[in-house]
Amino acid sequence: MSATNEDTIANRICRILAERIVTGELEPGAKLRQDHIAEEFGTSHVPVREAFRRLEAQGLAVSEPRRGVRVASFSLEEVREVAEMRAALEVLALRHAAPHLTPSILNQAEEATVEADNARDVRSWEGANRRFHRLLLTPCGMPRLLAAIDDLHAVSARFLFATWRSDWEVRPDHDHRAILAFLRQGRTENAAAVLERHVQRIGQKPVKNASGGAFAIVG
Amino acid sequence: MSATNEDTIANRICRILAERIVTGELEPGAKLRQDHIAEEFGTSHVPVREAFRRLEAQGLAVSEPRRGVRVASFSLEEVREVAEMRAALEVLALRHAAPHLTPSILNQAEEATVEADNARDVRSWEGANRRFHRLLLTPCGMPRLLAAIDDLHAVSARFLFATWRSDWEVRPDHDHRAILAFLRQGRTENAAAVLERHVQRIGQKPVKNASGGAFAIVG
DNA sequence: GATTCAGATATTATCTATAATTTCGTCGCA
DNA sequence: TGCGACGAAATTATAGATAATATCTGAATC
Repeated sequence: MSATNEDTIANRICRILAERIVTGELEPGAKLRQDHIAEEFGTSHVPVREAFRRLEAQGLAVSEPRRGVRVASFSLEEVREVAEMRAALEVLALRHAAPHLTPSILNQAEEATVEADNARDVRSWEGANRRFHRLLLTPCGMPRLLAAIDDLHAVSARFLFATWRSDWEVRPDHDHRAILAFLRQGRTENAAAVLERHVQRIGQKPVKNASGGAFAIVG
Repeated sequence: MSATNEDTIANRICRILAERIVTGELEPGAKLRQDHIAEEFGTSHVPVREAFRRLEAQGLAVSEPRRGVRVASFSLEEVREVAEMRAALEVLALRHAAPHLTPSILNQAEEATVEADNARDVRSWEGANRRFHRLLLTPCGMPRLLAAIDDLHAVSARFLFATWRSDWEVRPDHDHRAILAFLRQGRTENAAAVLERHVQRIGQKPVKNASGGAFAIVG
C-alpha cells in the first residue's frame, strides 16, 4: 500500500515542495536547486524538473530559463487578486452545488466551523477552514472549477501562514455560520453573497488591533 | 534573434502541441508518445515530458502514470463548465479594467469586432474574437487572472474548432457592439452583464437553424 | 468458439553523463 | 580603496542509456 506505486516520483516531490512553500518553510524568492532537491529525495534531477513545471503552473514557483527556479514571491496586490478570483469562482461553485447539498453535508460543514473556531494554531485552523469550503463546493460536480479553486486556496493559505507565524487567536467565524444558515433555508443567493464578501476579505490590508499586533482578516 | 534563445525547447514543444490540440489536428483521446514527439522535434524526451506537464496543467492533456499521456477529451458538460468559469472571471477582469480603458483601446476593440464579422473562416474569426476580449481585459493589470482566462480561452477555441470543421458563416456580433457601447458610456455594469451572458452562450447546446445544419453559439 | 495465460513488443519512468550558461569570488589595476 | 575583468565553481539543459511496466499477439485449453 505504498504511495510510490500509485504516484510518480515527480508527483510526490511536487506535493512536498508545495507544502513547504505554502507553510512558509521555503521563503519567497528562495532558490530551488534541482540537484540538491534530487539528492534529498534520492532521485535524479529529471523528476525534479517535472515537479518544477507543475509548481510553476500552480503559481507557487517562477522559473527563468537558464537562471533557475525560485519560490514565487507574493505581494499584497497578488493576494488580493487571488482573493477576488476565489470569490468569483467559489460563488459560481456554490450556486451549482447548492441543489445537491444534503443536511449531512451541512452538518459536516458546521462541525468544520466549530473545529476552526477552536483551533489553537494556524495550521489546524486552515485545515478546518478549507474543509468547510470544500464540503460546500465539491457537490457542484465541476472538476476543473474545483481544481482551480484548490490552487487559489493554496496561495491564500501561503499568505495566511506568512501573516500569522506563531501568534493566533481564536475568533468565532460569523460568516461561515451565516452561510450555513442561509443554505439551510434554501436561500442560495444570500449564502453566495456572504461567501463573496467573506472570501474577498482575505486580501484586505492588515489592521492594528487593540493589543497592537498587525492583523489581517482571512477566509 | 532566434526564438530558441529566449525560449526553452520544452516551451516551444508545449506551444506547438497546444496549438495542434486546440485546432483539432490532434484529436481528443489521441496518445501523445514522448519518443515520437521527441524525434519529431529533434530533441530528447526530457523536454517533451516537461511540455506534457504544462499541457496537463492547462487541461489540454491528461496523464496516467505509467500509461502515458493523452489529448484531453472534452464533453459538452466540460465546455459549459469552462464557459461559466470564463464568464465569472472575464466579468471580474472587465470591472477592474474598465477604469483604465482608453478611447484608443475601445477603437482597437471595435476594429477587432469588424474583423471578426468579416472573417471567412473559423481560425481568423477566433483570432479576432480573442483579440477583442484581450484588449478589453488586459488593462485590469491582474496577471494571474489573465493567464487563467487565456487557458480557458484555449479550451473554448478547441470546442469552436471542433464544431465548425469547415463550414463557417459570417454573423455580425451584436454582443460585442453592445459591450463597446456601454463601455463608451461608462456603464461598466451593463457591459459586464452583456459580457457574462455572451460568454456563457459558448456552452449552449447546438441548435438546428433554417438551413438544417447544426450550429452552436460561440463567444 | 470463447477465454485465459504466456511471451514478445512497445512505451514509460528513471538514471547517468555531457555540454553550455550563469554566477560568484578573486585578482589586478586605477 | 573602489572598480572592472577574468576564471573557477555551480547549476541548468539536454542527450543517451537502462530498468520496469503496460499492451498486444497468439496459442493452448476449457
